[in-house]
Amino acid sequence: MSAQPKPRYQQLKDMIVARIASGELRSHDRVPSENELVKSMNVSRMTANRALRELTDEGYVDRVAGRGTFVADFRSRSHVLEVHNIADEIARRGHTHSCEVIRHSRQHARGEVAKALHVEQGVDVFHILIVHFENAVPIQVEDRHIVADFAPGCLKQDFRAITPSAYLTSISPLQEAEQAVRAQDPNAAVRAHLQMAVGEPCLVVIRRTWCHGRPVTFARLHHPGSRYELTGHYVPPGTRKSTSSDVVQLENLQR
Amino acid sequence: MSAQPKPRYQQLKDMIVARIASGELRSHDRVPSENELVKSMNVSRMTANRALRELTDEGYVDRVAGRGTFVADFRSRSHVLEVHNIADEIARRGHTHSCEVIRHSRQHARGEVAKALHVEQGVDVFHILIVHFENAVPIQVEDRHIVADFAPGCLKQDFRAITPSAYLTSISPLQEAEQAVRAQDPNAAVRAHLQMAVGEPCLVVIRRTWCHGRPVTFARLHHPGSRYELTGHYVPPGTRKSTSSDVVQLENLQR
DNA sequence: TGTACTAGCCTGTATATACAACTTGGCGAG
DNA sequence: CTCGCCAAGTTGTATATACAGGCTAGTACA
Repeated sequence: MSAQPKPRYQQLKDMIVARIASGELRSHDRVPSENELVKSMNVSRMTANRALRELTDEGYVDRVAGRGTFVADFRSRSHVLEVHNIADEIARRGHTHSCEVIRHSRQHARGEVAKALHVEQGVDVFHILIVHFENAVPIQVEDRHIVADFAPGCLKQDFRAITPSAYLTSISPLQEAEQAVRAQDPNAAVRAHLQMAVGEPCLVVIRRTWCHGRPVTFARLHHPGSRYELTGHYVPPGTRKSTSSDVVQLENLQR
Repeated sequence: MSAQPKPRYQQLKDMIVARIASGELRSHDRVPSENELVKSMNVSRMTANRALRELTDEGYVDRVAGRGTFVADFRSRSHVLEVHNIADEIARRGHTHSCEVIRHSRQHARGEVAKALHVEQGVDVFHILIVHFENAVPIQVEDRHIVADFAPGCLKQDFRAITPSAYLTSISPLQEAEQAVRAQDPNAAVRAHLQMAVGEPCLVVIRRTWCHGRPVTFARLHHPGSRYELTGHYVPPGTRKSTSSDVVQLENLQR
């Protein structure tokens, strides 16, 4: 590949990320300390420090002076990816989440789903169809396909207790995500699930997520336009104090 | 505030960011080199190196070995903020952008606009209403208010040549942004501007942008649901090569 | 038994030093 | 005049060293 080798701090980072990605190091596991890396990898402490410090900035690990360095919780990683878990989102608003599992089965991938997941026609996938409620009001229809190889225990999961999103982030870090947001009229089934008036539009989020360079899940999330909006707050990296807490609501959605 | 002083590398970063924010250092200006900081700030070169390296990671400056360190282009900063310029977006698709300026005037802020911009009722703001076309097809109605103090030369701008978004990023770095995305039915005026069928929903983006801790502009962007979608691609920080280039289209919007 | 202290490990920061690679400008040889 | 080379300045990386401060476990003492 490249004539000259990667810098040593980058080699250290790659090595540690690889051990996390492979599953050898899991969330909250202890990562070798700087002094251990000095001995085992034959580098200076400053080099080990740079590697671990950059991994901290990138959200891979957490460091506590006096205790050590630990693999970060995948859930906080997924927040970086702007991939939200609907149950957490509702809980953050102080409301109660519930859901109804409409479908939860193993299928053969066809057409659009096979293409989106980069698999051949007929490959095994799980199909999950769930309606999510916020304070008993339907707010999202989640239509999700998961590559079967990636989540062997999927059929045994109780998705009334843990959302598919939370389940997926718990079994491995989601490393890459792609999403599209559209305004569309719903079909009859979605409109019925969401108890929407005729003519009311849907906010549709279509999301694909990768792990280890391969597509893992493909989700189509329909939301009632009158009861749901996507929000985001962007601050420059390196800003210590986010002002997100004192942001006022732009305007009331239900006016 | 805090009993113990900030670390020296952080003081260096704060000092340089302050000089950029104040306008003393503008895009492409040269930032003091590591050795100059060593002498003037009385720190070691490694400390100066850490400050400048972190500012590079955070997008404030660009460094070139052998040449020096330079203030980054604000346009690349705004990309970090996920604030897109519709003209660039269209150009990236290889299409041609044009627009029609419907309104471009000075007004007194009222109601929702005054509240969103954190100003008193009656304070001077500029109001801009523009329809953007992609290959002569209307694709966005931009309804934007700008705090007058922030952009004194606004009325002299020709927004057919440069979009308001590009104009704003050219006069100062946009440091913070907040946005909401909704699916809504358009009112008659928006529907006419976008040449939309009756019953077709709009994808609405409502965006507020800050500079130096104060709201500067408030924009409501309406897009025809059948002809526009928002897309995003998220990779973990620290990933060297983004795979965004070889991402396949999820599916054709016009099916 | 319970409390206080301390030794040892850990991270966080800061410095001095060194070498490699890159860029630019100037100088000298042809 | 032009080409090539070299010196100076710059970033990028790596090391050795030092001290401050947080955390924990074990030990000594009451």
